[in-house]
Amino acid sequence: MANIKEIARIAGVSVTTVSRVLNNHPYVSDIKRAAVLNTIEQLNYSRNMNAVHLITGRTGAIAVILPYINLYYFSIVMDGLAHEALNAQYRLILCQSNYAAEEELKVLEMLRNKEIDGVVIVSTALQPEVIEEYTDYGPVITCQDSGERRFSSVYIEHYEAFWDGLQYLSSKGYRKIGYCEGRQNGSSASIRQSAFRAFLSERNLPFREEWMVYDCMTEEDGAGVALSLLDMQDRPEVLIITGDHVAAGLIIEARKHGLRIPEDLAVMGFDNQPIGRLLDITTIDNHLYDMGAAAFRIIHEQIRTGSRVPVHRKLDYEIIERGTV
Amino acid sequence: MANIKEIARIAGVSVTTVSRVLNNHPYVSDIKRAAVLNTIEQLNYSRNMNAVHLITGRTGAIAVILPYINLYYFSIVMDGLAHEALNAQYRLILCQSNYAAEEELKVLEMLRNKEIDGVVIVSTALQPEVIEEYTDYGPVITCQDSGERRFSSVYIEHYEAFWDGLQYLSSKGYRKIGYCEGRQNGSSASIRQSAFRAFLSERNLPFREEWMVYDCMTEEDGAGVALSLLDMQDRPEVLIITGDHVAAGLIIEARKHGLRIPEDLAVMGFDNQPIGRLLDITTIDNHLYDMGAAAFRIIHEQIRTGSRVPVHRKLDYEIIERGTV
DNA sequence: TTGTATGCGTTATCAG
DNA sequence: CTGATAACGCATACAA
Repeated sequence: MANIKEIARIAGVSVTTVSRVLNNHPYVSDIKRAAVLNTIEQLNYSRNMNAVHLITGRTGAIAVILPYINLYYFSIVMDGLAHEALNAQYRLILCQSNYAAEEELKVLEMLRNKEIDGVVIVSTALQPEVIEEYTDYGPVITCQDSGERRFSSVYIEHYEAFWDGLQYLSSKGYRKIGYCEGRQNGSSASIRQSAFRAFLSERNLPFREEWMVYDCMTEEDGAGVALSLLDMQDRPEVLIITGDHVAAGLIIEARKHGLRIPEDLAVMGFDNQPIGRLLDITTIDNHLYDMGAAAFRIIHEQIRTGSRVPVHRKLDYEIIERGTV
Repeated sequence: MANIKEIARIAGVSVTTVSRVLNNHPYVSDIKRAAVLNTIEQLNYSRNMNAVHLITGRTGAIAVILPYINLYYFSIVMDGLAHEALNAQYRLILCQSNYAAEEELKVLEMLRNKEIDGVVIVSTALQPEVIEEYTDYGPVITCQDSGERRFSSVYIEHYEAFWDGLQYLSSKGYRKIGYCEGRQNGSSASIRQSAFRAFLSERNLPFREEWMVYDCMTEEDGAGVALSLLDMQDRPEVLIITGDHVAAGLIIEARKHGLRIPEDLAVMGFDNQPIGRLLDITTIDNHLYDMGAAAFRIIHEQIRTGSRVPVHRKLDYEIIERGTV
């Protein structure tokens, strides 16, 4: 495979000139530029980017850590990231970690090894303290509120969003509110849960452990909740459920058994997924695409400018009023 | 940042010895190994992988080209790829191309530039002839049947799968069969379409252009089809629909208007998505996860062995009998 | 078992 | 505008 030296020799110039042509530098005479371009064409030359990466210390790649790419939440964030990356001519390295901290750590090691220019973390397996140990090696951004850290973050206030959602339910006259949460290992789950408890207590609304469901992650889990509600003596009037697909499972199963939504049971979702629109589910849109896009823009800016000052960006959410409340 | 030379100097050994320790080579005395490991620890040393990539000519990364990461089809294939990549300690570079051939070409250029060891194509924007121009630079695999090419492929026979699906419908006594296709730019769409036409003609079943729907990609599109069916004088008895989410949209909307499924209108889906299971949709599972996993294993093997002999692997599909037919 | 010397392919530096 | 030469950090052939 031809290299820059050979191009220089054949074109009758120095390697420096070839390099200048390759990088569109000024100060190359048209005649020499043409000669270089010509031999490049003739030899079907292509740059070995690894040499470029070595000497420049940059790779033009950013790694993304997320647990499962085929879950709605993550695939939408990834969509936002990928869209911006395409614009910025940046490459995205995907690490599907299954929440394995050890795998996520390997990605941070890649940052240390200069294989990548930055890391976007859309997972919760790593402690903030661990992440901070790598901030010297390049910019890192997480997609949740990690407080004042040496890395950046972009997030929505889950506490606030959940509180607002509950307020909305309350304003509709509901008093008996149940709660359906997904995976428990995320910090946002516990934040939402505390918002839930605080709200009930502030408003003097009844809290019942039977109205709380945890680790409810799939459509089928939602359907299971519907079944368990059927037998319940004292049912909640409304359920707030993280993940519209779970809400969808619940609604479909509930209707199958004659439960009217929202008359017999109201439902408020979370995520604003396509299935939610289809089933006319009232939900909270947490702007996942924007989150991914913002994360990329922030980290890209930090790489570009070399700034190590962490940026913390809070995003909006939005209650989507539809028919299940 | 410390480098191998400095480690050698401080540990009192040669750079070769340091390199041997780094790569777990034999023929290093325990005492020197310990000394090296010790200074590595002390200086918080980490390898510059770009130098390794440069000298070895390998990067340990494979690029994946797909149009949209947040569509079920692609996210599942990606899941299979990512799972295997994690096992093999390989990195995956995601290019979300939006079907832009020019972007996909850039990825093939990366192969030429030695930035990656191979390319997995789960898109259809590039012509096979174009892809073949890059097979000298490293292994490439596509996730559709491209015939006898200089690159590998893993695929299901869409013609056969669709034919079998139609046969199944036929065996259930349906004669008036409609067809609902997604994005038209994929070659698999036209293959399925020709299977559809051939089947009807062979069985002497009626073909009606009003029963054909194209570019039907979202849940809402499915719902739209349901509405248009309501007004139709002579409705099909059954609809075969690519994409369970589209089928779901159709079913939900149809039921809203009093259409009974499958009595008034039967539905057969494609993809076997979670929503399909929830709504009890009869469907064809095209084993997308396996496709991703197989694609990775094949290309990884080719990278490992250096073999340039293309592999063509046909995968199974499976009719999932449920309640909408 | 160890070390010396060379090369990987490029960009950066600096002198002209 | 141009070019010679020094980095970049590592792996490896070869010699010892």
